[in-house]
Amino acid sequence: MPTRLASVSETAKLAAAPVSDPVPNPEESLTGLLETEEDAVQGDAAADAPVGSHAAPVPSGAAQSGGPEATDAAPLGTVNASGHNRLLVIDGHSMAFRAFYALPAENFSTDTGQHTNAVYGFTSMLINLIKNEEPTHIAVAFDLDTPTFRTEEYSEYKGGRNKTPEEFHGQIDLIIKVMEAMRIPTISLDGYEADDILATLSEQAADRNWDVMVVSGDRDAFQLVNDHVTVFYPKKGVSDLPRMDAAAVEEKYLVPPDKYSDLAALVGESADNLPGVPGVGPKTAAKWIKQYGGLDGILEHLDEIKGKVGDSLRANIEDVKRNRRLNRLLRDLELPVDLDAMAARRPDRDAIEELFDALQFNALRKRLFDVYGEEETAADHPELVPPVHVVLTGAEELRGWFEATNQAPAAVQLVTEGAGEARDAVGLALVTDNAAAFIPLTEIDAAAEKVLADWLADKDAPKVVHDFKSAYKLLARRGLHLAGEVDDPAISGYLIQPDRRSYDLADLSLTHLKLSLDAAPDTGNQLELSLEGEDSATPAVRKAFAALRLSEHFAGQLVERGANQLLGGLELPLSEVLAEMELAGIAVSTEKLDALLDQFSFTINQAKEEAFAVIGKEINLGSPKQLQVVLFEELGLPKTKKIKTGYSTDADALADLIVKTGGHPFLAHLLAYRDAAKLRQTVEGLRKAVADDGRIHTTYAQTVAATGRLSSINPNLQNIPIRSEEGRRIREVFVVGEGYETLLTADYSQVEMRIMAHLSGDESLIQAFRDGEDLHRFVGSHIFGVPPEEVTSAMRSKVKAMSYGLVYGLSSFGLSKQLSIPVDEARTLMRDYFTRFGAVRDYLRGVVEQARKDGYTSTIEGRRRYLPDLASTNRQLREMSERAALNAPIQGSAADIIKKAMLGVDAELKKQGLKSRMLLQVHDELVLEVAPGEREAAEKLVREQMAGAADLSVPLDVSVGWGASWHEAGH
DNA sequence: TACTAGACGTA
DNA sequence: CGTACGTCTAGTAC
Repeated sequence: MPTRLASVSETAKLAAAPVSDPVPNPEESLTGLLETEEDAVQGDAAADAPVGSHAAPVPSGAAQSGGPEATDAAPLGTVNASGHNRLLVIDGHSMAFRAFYALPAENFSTDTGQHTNAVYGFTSMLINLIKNEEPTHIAVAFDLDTPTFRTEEYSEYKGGRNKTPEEFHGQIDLIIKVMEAMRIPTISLDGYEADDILATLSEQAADRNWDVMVVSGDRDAFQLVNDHVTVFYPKKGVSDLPRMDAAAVEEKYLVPPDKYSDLAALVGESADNLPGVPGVGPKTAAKWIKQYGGLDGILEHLDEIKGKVGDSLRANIEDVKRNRRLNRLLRDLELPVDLDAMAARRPDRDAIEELFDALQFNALRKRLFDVYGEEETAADHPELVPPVHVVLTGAEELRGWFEATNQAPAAVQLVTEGAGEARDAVGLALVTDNAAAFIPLTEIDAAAEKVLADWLADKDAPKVVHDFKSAYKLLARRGLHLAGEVDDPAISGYLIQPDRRSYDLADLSLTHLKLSLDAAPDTGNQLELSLEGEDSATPAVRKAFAALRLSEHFAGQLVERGANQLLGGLELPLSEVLAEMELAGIAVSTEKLDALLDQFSFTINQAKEEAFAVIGKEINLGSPKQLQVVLFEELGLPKTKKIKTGYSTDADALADLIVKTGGHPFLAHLLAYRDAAKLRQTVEGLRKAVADDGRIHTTYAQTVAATGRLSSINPNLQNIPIRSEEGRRIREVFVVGEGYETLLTADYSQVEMRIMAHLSGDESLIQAFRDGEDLHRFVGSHIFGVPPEEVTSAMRSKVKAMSYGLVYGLSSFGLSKQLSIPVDEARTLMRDYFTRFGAVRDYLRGVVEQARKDGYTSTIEGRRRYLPDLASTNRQLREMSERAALNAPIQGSAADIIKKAMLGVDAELKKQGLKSRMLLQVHDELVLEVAPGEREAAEKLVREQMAGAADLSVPLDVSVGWGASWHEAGH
C-alpha cells in the first residue's frame, strides 16, 4: 500500500491568501515609500506567482495530530455505559462545502475580508456533535487536490463540478487550524479520498469493537453502515444531521447498507459524474438486488432480466462495473495516525483564543468552552493547591504570622463587598510560599488593625498584589496605606505581552498556570471557620496564591524581555501615583453641567425641528439606518462611501454631500444635531459620574493600550472636547476644588515629532527644535523651497497633516483624502518631505525592518510591542502591523516620557512638602490642583520634571497655563 | 439581555 | 488606504 507522509505546514498563517496578494505600489503607501530596493525586487517576484489557481488549498501533506503538550491534553471522553469507545470521523471537505452553502458568505467575514462561513458552520457542527454524541475519539479526514486512483481509472470522475467559489478559498486551511487548536488530528492521504480514510478508520475501530460515527455529505459513506457504524448525513445545511443507521438506510434506499454501493452503481451518482443505467432508478435497482442477492447475482443472471431495462442494463454493464469499482471505499489504507492518537482532548486554550479572536468567533468560543466544561482544577495538580490558611484576628497572632514570613514575598488579595462608590474591603488573604492566612478586616480590633497597618505600610515587607491600584484605593478608604509592592501580575503580564485582551487574574492563571480560579476545587482546606468572612476566605486565598505563582512565573520572562526596570522603576510606582490621582478626582461645577445640558438640549431640539421641516416627517436622526433611507432613497442624494450596512452617513460623508448638493439644508441641520447630541451625551455622562464629594474620579487603565499609554474610563476624561468652541465649554465645568487656589495644566508641545527627530537623528529637524522654530513653518519652507516667512497657512497645514500622518504610517492616498488634494500632489509632498528629511525616511524604514527581524518594536525605555503579523502573508494584516510598528516606538516613547515625568512631579511635590497634587493625565498633558501660595513652585517643578523626563537630542518644550477651570487653564 | 455597527470625542 | 483609545445609540440576535 503506497503511503506518503508529510506534515501539515505549521507556518501557514491565518487568513493567508499568499498567491493572490497584489504587491503594493511602492508609491502608494508610506510603507511602500519606505521599501528598500531589495524589498521591491522580492515583491515583484511575489507578484509573478500564479494567481487564483488554488482551488483546494489543502497543504500537500498527510497527517497532523494535536500538539505534544501533555499537561492539559488528557483524554476527555470516557467510555460509555456499554463500555464502548466512540469514534467520530468527519469528511472535512464535504462538510465544509455543506457549511459553505448553508451560511451566506457575505455575513461571515473578518475585518480583513477573509470569509469564514464554512469555518463557522463546520466548527459549529463539530461542537454540536461533540456535545451531543460525546465521542471519545475524533478525527477529520480531508481530500487532497491530487489525482486519486479513481481519477486515474476514470478521468471524468467528479468532473463537471463548478469551480470552487472565490469565497471558499482559504477556509479549509482555517478549518485545519481550528482542528489543530482543538487538538483534533486531521488526516489526508495522497492518492485517496477522505471517504477511504473514513472507511479504513471505521474498519479499524470496528475491529476493536468501538462505535463509529461517520459524518459525511457523500452518500458513498452509507456502505459503511452496520451495527457499529452510523452515518450522519446532512439533510439541510449542517445543523440538521439525521443519524443514518442500517434501518434508516434501508428505509430510504430500499436495500441494506452493504448493498447500497450495488444500488448506486446501477443508478449512478451524478455528484461523482458517474452515469448509471438509463431507465433504472432506485426502485428497479432495489428489486433486482433483492431478487438476485446483489450486483454479483445480477451479473450471473444478466441474461434473465427481461424488458427494455434489461437491454439497457446489458448495454451499460461496463459502466455499472466501473461504478462499483469506483464507489467501493478502501478499508485497508495505511494511515499515518493511530486510533489511540485520536483520543478526544481539551482544546489548546491559548490557540483557540488567538484563532477565534482573529476569526471573530465570539459566540462560538463560548459554546466551545461550555462543551468542555471547567478546566482542570487545582485539585488535579498538587503544586497548584494553595497552602491551608489560618484565620488571624488577634494582634499577637498577626504579629507572629508576619514575623514568620521572614520578609518573604507575600501575595495580598482583598475581599470586598458592595460596588462602585460603596465598594469596601472586608477581608484580606495573605499567601507566601509556604503559608496562607485570612484576616477578616471587619472583625479585628484596633490593636490587630495597627499590626496589620504597620505591615501593609512597611516598604521592606515585599508584596505581590494583583491590580495593586484597586487594592491601594480600597485600603486607603479604610485608612490603610499599602507599600512595599514588588509585583503586580497584571502589569508584569502587560509588559510581557502588551496586546492581550485581559489581564484578569483568572485569565492569567488559566493561560500561564493552567489554574482555574472559577472552579472551587476541594483543596482539603477543612479549617473550621466561625467568622463571617469564612465563605470568602478560600477563593481569596486561591487568588492570592495564583498571584504569587504568576509573579514567580513572570519573573524570568521580565528579565528576558528587559522589562524589570520598566516594572519596578516605572509602572509599579506609577500605579500608586495613579491611585492617588483617582482618589483625588477633579472638582466639577454641577451648575455649569446643568446649564450646558440645557443649552445643548435646546440646540438639539432646534436642529431636529428644522431638519424634520425639510424632509416633512420625523425620523430618529440618531439612526444611521433611517438616515440612509432619507438621504439616499427619499432625497436621492449621491451615494457616499460604502459601509457594511449600506452607505456612510458619517461627518466626512455628509461634508462631501454638502459640497455635491450645493448645501442641502437637511444636511446642515443634521450636522448641527449630531454635534449637539454628542456634546449633550458627554455632559450627561459627566453629570452621572459626579461622586458624593462633588468630584469626578476617573479610573486609569494601566494595562490596556498596547503602546504603553494610559487610558481613562468611567468616565473617560481623556476625550473631553476641545476642538470646537461649544465643545470646549465643557472644560469650564472642571474647576479648582475647595481649599485650592487654581488648576494648572502643563503639556508637551509636539512631543511625538520631537521623539521622531531624536530617534531619526535628522540634523535639520533637531536643529529646528533646538532653535525653537515653528516646526511646521520650518518644514514647510524646506519642502516648498520658500523662506519661512513666506510659508502660507495652507502650506503650513498641509505640512502639519503630513508630519503627524508620518507617525501613523499615512499613505499618499490617505493624505490626499484628508487634505482634499490630488493623490499626485500628496505623493509629491511626501517625496519632497523625505528628500529634505532623509534621516526620517531611513529611520522609519529601519523601524519596520528591525521589527520584522526581532518580532517587536522598542521604545526609549525598552517597552516592547510584539507584532507577529509583520510576517503575515495577508497584505491587510501585514500592512496594519507595519503602521503599528511605525507608530508604537513613537507613541510608546511619549508614554514613557510622561509617565517618568509624573513620577518626578509626584516625588518633587512630596519632597518639597507641597499640598498641590496631580489630578489628570491626558497623554501629553498633566492637570494639577494647586494649593494656595504654591503656584510658582508648582509651575517650576512641573516644568523641570516634564522637560527633564528624557534626555533627547532635542529639548522637550513644556507650556503651562492656569486658571479656575480646565478651560481657563488650557492654552 | 448581550452583542455589533456606526458614529465621534481625545492625543 | 492613519496610530492609540472609550462611550453612546440603534438595531439585532439570543
